[in-house]
This record gives sequence, structure tokens and C-alpha cells, in this order.
Amino acid sequence: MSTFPCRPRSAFDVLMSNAYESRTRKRKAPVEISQTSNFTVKKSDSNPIGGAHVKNSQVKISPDESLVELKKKAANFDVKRAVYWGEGEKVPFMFVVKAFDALLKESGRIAITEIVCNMLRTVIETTPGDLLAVVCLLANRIASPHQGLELGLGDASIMEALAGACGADVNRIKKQYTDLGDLGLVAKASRSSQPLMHKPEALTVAKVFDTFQLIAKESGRDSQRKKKNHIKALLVAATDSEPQYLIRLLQTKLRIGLAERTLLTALGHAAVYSEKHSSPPGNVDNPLEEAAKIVKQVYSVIPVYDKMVPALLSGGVWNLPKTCRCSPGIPVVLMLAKAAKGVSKVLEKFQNMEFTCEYKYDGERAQIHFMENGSVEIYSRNAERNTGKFPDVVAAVTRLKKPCIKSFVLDCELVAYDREKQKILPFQVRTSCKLGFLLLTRARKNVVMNGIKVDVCIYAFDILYVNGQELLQERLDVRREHLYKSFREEQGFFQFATSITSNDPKEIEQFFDDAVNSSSEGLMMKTLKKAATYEPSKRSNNWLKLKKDYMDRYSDTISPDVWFEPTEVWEVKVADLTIHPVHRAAIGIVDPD
DNA sequence: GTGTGGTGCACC
DNA sequence: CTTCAGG
DNA sequence: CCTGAAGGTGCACCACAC
Repeated sequence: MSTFPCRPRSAFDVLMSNAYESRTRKRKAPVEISQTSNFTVKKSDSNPIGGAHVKNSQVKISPDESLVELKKKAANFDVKRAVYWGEGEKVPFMFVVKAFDALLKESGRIAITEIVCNMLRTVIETTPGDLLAVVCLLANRIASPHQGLELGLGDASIMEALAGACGADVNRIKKQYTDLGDLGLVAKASRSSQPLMHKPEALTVAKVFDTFQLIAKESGRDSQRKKKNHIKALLVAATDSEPQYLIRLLQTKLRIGLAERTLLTALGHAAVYSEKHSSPPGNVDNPLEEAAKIVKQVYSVIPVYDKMVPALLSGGVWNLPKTCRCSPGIPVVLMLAKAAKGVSKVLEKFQNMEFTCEYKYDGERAQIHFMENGSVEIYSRNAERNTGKFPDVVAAVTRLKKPCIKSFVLDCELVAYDREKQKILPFQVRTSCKLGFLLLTRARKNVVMNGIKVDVCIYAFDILYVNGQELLQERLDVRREHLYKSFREEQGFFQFATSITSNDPKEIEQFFDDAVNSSSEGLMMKTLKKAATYEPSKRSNNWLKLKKDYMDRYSDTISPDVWFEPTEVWEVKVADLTIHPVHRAAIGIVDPD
């Protein structure tokens, strides 16, 4: 047990305080996510996860021997034979790099999951303070999307940094990249040209992760140069395969066959193996599966590692649904719909179930959060913070929520709207001969109300949270009642998605045509009662989408007489293009109608 | 300061 | 957003 | 079913030149 100058701070304390801070900061503002330095983890009995003490007297294990252990089946895996750093030391970057290499060569998901699970067990049981950084590297994320922290590096900048670090010409690097097809391999093959007085200290996961944070936070004058210098510093200290994965991480192209879902599964499994002080609820017969499910579920509601990882460490996996809860200000991962090819297919899938049909509006998906303190946040489909783009939407929800509504999370589509003609503007609008994207072209930041050229109407179709109450587990018909009674509609500002509840194919076909005629893409068909909860992050069968595109491309009446196999490409020089009003070749490609 | 080009990135 | 290939 | 890649447009941001 280590001593502390003042109150002992556990890894958890540190992580939590930073997690809170990062959540409350504004987009693009500096965010502290992991400060994993200068403290030793305090082990206490209140911490349900953890346990393996690493004795410095232990026989030295090499990274490669450690990897052999990591590849073992979870049941035969022994943390003590995988860990090769001492108590109080940080997880070496080499530890994850070796695992990356192993994962790269492995294609089976079961095996991938086991390797990751073993890695995570090792970290949890020896160096829990580094768990967040390890998880973030495995996920290849430096922050959650809504925190707005990005590296701001593309291949071009990375290649410049690489060239600088190994004293090579950028063009040579570019050429090598083209030849090898992997910038990581180029980095691995390039020897640093920098004469070094001392062998630099081995990279740690924490060091790499913290440097990534620094890179992301650099902005303004000379920021590009500073970013490159950070990269160079890492490359200089990197050995073996480390440069390869540093570069791939910076490119966000890890390509090791480990996607986030698999990582979450492994995290759930690892938590079960490392759980020391609490056991699964009695009714669980497959704890591994159950834990994986919990982690995935919780992460889809709170997709923020710096909230989930500390909660997992402190309260254990079985308490995670209680310790890590949905709240306005943190975007819930959206529920997605599966594509259906025709009304008959939908009826097939929904037989014996009540369902509803809604217009599928053609705009931008948005999740609007209203906090108790009256502030509003708008998140995009990918949980990017969009608030600065839609001050008009912020004003509209604030004005049109019922006075008794103090907080909510709303799922909706933001649609370009012509308030004079009182109709939806098509998502794609013709400007001369080019297709313009009305909403896409709106400025993304600091939009002021007066400057808005294209108005937006909110089409609300779901509510996930209202007045402190989580509605995700409620049926759609119940959620919709909450939605209807929480807002006041106003033409062109805030409307509920047009819907019918019917299982008559004729009626649905008609409704589909109405939708398309009023500039919608088609229909969304959703179960109302049975299998009708909101399933965050799932492309669920509860929601089906029916679009013209999915049905067959041309009408029977004016179908082309002859189709040609494309065999040649002609380049035609023209002054202008006009869409033909009658002939329908390339319909939906050149013009929607 | 202002304009331009390169780069990164998010949207459908 | 879509599509597709490969496992 | 999962993973990874690709496709095309326009805003934001930075570097650089004037």
C-alpha cells in the first residue's frame, strides 16, 4: 500500500472528476479525460474489481511471452503470467501493440474477443488507473463524439510528421504509402534519423493517450506544427511495431478487426472474470453473456467511456445499469431502422403485431436535449454536437414545450421548410444545374438567427426521456402519448410526424404515396406495443423503413425499351444539362422525380 | 487585416 | 446515408 | 451477422502570401 501526501485519491476519484469536467465543457474547449500520471492505485475492499498484485520479485516475463499467455483461452489465462510491469508502473504501450499484432493476424471473433478480454483483465487487476486509456486505444477514440475533441490530423499531416521524424522526404513517404498501402508499415520500416543521446523511455499507454489529447487540443497559430512535434516525439520513442500502430491510431484506421461491439463484449467478459466482491444475480445462467449484454446496453445509452469505465471499476458490472444512467446532456445512441422492400414484406414481418406508419422525413436526424437549467443541446445522427448550427431549433423547442416540461430527450428529423408556401423543401434542391443540399450547406457553427436563409421545421417522432423519467423501456404507444402531451405543435416550427395506424395494404400504399408527394423519402413502420421499446444503437426490426429507392428503380409505363451493358466510357463536353421531363433513364440519380 | 489553397471532416 | 466484399 | 471500405459535397480551420 502506498502513502499519500494528503487524502488518498483513487484512480476512480481522478477519473470521475475528469469525466465530470469533460462533460460540462463546451465543444472544442480543452477537455481533460485522462490524467493517469503521478498516482498509485489505492486498493480497497470497497472496490469490487481488481486483485492481482504484481510482485517486483517475480520472474521477468518478456512482451512476447506475455502475448503467448494472452492468446490462451480465458479459462486457462493467468494474469500473473501476462503482466510484466511492476506494481505502481504504468501499462507499457508495447503491451497493447503486441496484442494489436496478434489481433491483426486473427480473424475469428471468438479468438479476438478472448485476447481483448485477457488484456483487459490484466489491466483491471494490476493497473486499473490505465483501464480508460487502454479501452480508448482499443476503441481508437480520444473522446466521445459529443465532446467534440478531434485529432485534426489527416494522412497529409501525418505523412509530414513521419517524414520529419525519420528525416525523409514527404514525397518518398507518399510513394511508399502508395506502394505498401499502409502508412503504419511505412512508419515501421522507416528508421528514425534523429541521433539520440539517450535511449528514450519506453512508451506507456498513458503517455500515448495523453499525447493524443494534447494533439487534439492544439489549435490556432502554429497548431499544425505543434501537432506534428507531438507525433515526432512519440515516433522517436517508439520501437518494434509501435510506430506502425501509433500511425494507424492517428489515422483512425486501426484495421485489426476489432470493432466497438466486440470491445464491449470483451469488457463485459473481463469484468466477470475480474469481479472479486460481487457475484451475478441468481437468475443469470450465463454470466459472461449477460455481462456483455449489460455493457453493450449501458454503452448504447451512455456512450462515454470516461463515465462507464469508472462506474465499472467502482461498482462492478452487475451494478452498471444503476451506476451509469441516461441523462439529458449525454446523447443516447440512436435507434436505426432496417430497410424493407415493400409493404407486403412489412406486413409479413409485423404479422400479429400492432404497428404504425410515419412519414420518413428527408432532413437531418437530431436528438434534442433539454436540461433542467433550461439549456438545450442538439446532437446529430453520429452524436456530434450540432447546437451551434440550429439556434432556431433551440428557440423553437424552448417556446413550444409545455410549461410543465422541465427536461426531455427528443428524437426527431430537422427538415428544410418554406414557411410562406407552408411546405417542406426537398432535401436536395436544384441550384442551376447542381444539386444543392439545403441543410447541409447551412453554416455549422455560431449560426445567428437573423442570418438564417433556410428555415427548419422539427418533425418529432419519439421521446426518450421526460421530466427525469427514462422512457427507453416504454412501448412506442406510451412514449408517443408522452410526446404528444409534452409539446404544442406549430406549423413550420414544430410538428409531430404524420402517422397512421393501419394494417390495410391499400391504405398504407396510399399513405406511402402521400408521403412521397409531400417531399418525404417514404415511410417508417414501427411496432406499437409488442417488441416496441426504444433500442438504442440497434438497427432494430422494431423499425422498418420503406423508401422508393428500395422498391424497383422505373415505372412500368415509360420503362426503357432496351438496356445496354455499359462497355465504354464517353466524356462529353457540354455547356449545360437539362433534366428530361418525360424520359426516365437515371431517375432518382440525376433527379428524384 | 484579407484572400486563397490545402486539409479534415460530417452529412446524406 | 448507401453499397459491397469477405469472413 | 460483423467489419471495413468507398462514394461526393461544402463548411471550418490553418498556413501562407500579399
